[in-house]
Amino acid sequence: MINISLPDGSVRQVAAGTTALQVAQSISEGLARNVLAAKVNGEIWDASRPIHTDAHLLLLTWNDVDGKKTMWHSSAHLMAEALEALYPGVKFGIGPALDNGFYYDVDLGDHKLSSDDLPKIEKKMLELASLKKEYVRQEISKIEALGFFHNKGDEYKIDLLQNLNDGEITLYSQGNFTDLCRGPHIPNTGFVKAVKLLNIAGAYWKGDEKNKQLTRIYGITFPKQKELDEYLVMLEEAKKRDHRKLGRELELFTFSDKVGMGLPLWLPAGAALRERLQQFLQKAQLKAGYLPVITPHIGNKQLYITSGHYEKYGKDSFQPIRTPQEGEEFFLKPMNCPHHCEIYKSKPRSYKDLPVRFAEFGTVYRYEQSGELHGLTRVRGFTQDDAHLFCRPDQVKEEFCKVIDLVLYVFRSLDFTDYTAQISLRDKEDRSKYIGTDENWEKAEQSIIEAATEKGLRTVVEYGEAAFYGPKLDFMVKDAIGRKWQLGTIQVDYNLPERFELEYTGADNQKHRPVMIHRAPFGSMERFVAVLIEHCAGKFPLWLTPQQVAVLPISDKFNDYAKEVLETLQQLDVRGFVDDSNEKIGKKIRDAEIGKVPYMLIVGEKEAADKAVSVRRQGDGDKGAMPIAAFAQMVQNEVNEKLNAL
RNA sequence: GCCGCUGUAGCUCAGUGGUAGAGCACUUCCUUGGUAAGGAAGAGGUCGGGGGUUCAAUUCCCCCCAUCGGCUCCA
Repeated sequence: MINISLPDGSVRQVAAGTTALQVAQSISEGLARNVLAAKVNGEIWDASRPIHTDAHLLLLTWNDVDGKKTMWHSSAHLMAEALEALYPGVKFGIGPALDNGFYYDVDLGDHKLSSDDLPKIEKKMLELASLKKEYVRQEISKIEALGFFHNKGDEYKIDLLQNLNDGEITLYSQGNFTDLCRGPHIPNTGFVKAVKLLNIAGAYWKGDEKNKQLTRIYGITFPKQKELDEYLVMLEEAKKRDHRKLGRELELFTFSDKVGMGLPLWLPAGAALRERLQQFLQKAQLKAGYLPVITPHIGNKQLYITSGHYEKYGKDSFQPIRTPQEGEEFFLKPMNCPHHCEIYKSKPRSYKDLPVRFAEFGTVYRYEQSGELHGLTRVRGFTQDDAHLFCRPDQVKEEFCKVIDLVLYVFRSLDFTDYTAQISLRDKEDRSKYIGTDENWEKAEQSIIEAATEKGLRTVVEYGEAAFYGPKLDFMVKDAIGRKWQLGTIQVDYNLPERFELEYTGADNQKHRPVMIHRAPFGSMERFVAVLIEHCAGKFPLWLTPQQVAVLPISDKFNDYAKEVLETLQQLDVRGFVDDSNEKIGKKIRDAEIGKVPYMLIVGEKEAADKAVSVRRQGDGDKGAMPIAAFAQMVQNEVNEKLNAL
């Protein structure tokens, strides 16, 4: 007999060799029907794999991330089976699960797959799924495995086998399809009730462009058709929210081939929005003791040799510009930190001065490969809401806490309510790739963990994800339709203080090295605005939106009154415009609705007589008439409610 | 940078081996209208760029450029 501990703390005694599925059955038949896989002592297993030792058991269903991933991995096998049925001789690369679905890299020989072929494959997958074939695990020797795939003519699997050791090789089969696979898999194909193959792309074997390019097919599956339908609706919604589309429609930004790819041009409305975001953060930073600094757009090559960035990124940067007479080399600045280090060094520092916090909305330029550019999220020139905090080692935790406060204030003000913090620490095994003393690292890592805990953050710890110069904490937010984005980042850095020989005089009258914290709540203005656009679907919070109010006269007889209304509002810090176009009120309303202006003020004979406005809320319709001042007060209240939450 | 898709008016898109069309937007005029599109007229395109085939290319072929979807990379 073995002991199986369940998450609720209970322990069940079962015969050795009992499977997770059998345990589930002993709990309830309904649960057993929904079990996709199991976590056995923290490792994900097939639900049908016998357990021979005492174990902690967690049953995984569709509600668990790992359950979903197991299903999607199995779906990749299902797709492979369908492909093999439709295109005999097809060879397979790898077919993993993703956060949202799965893909399989395949070599179809001469056959060129197009998106028109996908429905056919989907149909075949559903047909095979309905057979409810079991996924069968089989341990096999390396020799046998090599023989099997040699027979099949699948050179990619043979390539994969080269790096595997005897004793760790398993095959999984379902129906007529057998694949080299570590597993685990769902019990049978019958769980797959809905399939959507999303797109096709080229991908090199093992991601190396020297290798042959395979066809990558992306797909997603669900246990219910309804969930697939919802997912497709979400994809449609995502398309509607695409910041590139909304950016054009709302006239926020544009690109020009003449200016250069990846170099955004901010239009007046977008610039107003961005300025307002900057002012908002600037104000919060001043309150938090930051000192604004300004540095130039270029820096001498020597600066980056000192910082170490030249060695690491020099070849991949925009190439240096030279002074015509002396031939001195300058780089477009790819980050602000080296400049800020030199500001720190501009005078001797005492331990009493620390921390000092230099903040700058600094525009930086980085060479990004042409294929990687994407709207505002991936550009070649962007502005970081950058700041560098220079502090004593004993201040790291407190500074971290303060930065976390600031980041959360930003999130709250912009309605990002769903976020997690990823704590990136050193690789547990290999510490050689990091610089800085063990002692300092230990301290910094502890500081971050304690700060995050103190602030009650929902955290994920990732080992080996730290930068070579220090641990960091990144904020991942979920937007309104459930997509994850990495926004703010806080990083501890031991490298630059070392390289720039930064010092302060301690209470002991000795020289000490400060610790540097890089932080950017937005990350970059460009990327943040892009995420914000998609998060709120272009309907920005009232305090931020470029135009808060559209004043719409019923006819041109009331244009003067409309202008009077606007002037009154502007004096009360409400911003807007008058639509005095020669159109009927219905058209003006429609234009303002499409332009996502939060408030429309309809003014005609009645309003002019009463010195009032008829209020209409975007997306919500008529709110009735009120005096101008009352409306302005309402707007101010709505704005303050959001911004004074700190 | 690599692979694939696409490129026609400001935007969304039709179309053709004989040098182009719609809707919206824009301009002018009529209309003065009460909560999501009033009417009429007009202007607007070297059909991404270059080369080739052809009597003739926006259309067929080649090369570039850019977009999009991926790959690789990301201080």
